[in-house]
Amino acid sequence: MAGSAEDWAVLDGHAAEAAPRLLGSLVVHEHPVEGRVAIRLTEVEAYQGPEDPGSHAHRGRTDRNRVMFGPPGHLYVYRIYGMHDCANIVCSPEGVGAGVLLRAGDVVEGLELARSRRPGARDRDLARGPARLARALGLDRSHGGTDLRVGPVTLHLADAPAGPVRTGPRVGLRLAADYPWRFWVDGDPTVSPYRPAAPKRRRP
DNA sequence: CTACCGATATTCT
DNA sequence: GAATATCGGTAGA
Repeated sequence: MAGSAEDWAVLDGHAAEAAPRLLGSLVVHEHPVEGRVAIRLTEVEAYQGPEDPGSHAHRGRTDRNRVMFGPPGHLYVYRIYGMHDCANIVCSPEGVGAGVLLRAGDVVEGLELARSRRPGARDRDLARGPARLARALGLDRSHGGTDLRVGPVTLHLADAPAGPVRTGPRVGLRLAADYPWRFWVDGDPTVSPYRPAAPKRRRP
C-alpha cells in the first residue's frame, strides 16, 4: 500500500484540507471474480460535518451516515435520487462526521471491465461524475465501511496531483452552495461538467 | 458545448 | 409528505 502513516494523517483532520491531497491518488477495487479497476482521482468535494449545512452529517449521526462518524480512511457509500450510489472517503477524526466525495477520475487499470460496467459510455465518461465513478469501480452500498488500508477497496495516496488544482462551488447542492469545497485538476477532460442544483419543482 | 426534463426510492421531517 | 452530494436522452447553438 502506498503512502506512509504520516501521509494518511491528512485524512484525520479537516475534509477541505484532505480533499486536494486526494487528487492524483488511486482508488482500486479488486473484485474477487470480475477483476481489478483502478481510478486516478481528478475531482473531489469536501463535506465537513457540523459546520456544513450541505453535509449529510450536519444534523448528527443517523443510520445512513454513521460510517462518517467512524475512523478516517474508510468508505462511506450512500444512495441518491433512489437509483445512484456515490462513494466518499471518511476524512475526520472518530466522532466527527466528515468526508470527501469522489466526483470523477481517469480509469488507469481494468479498462475493459470498467467499460463492461458502463455500457455505451465513451472512455472519458467512464468515471466522469460521482455515480458513474462508483459504477465503473463496481462499488455499491455493500462496500460502505470498507477500510481503505485493507481492501477489497484500497486508496493509494499520490505525492501530488497530475496538474494544477482549481477550486470552486460544489455541484448539485441547494444548501451552502457557495462553499468553495470542490477541487479538480485544471483542464483534465474527465472532470465532470458543472450542474447547478435542480430548482424546486412546481407543485401539481 | 449548454439547457431542460423525467425517472427513481431512500431518508428525514 | 418533501427533498435529494445524479444521470441519460433530447434539443438547440
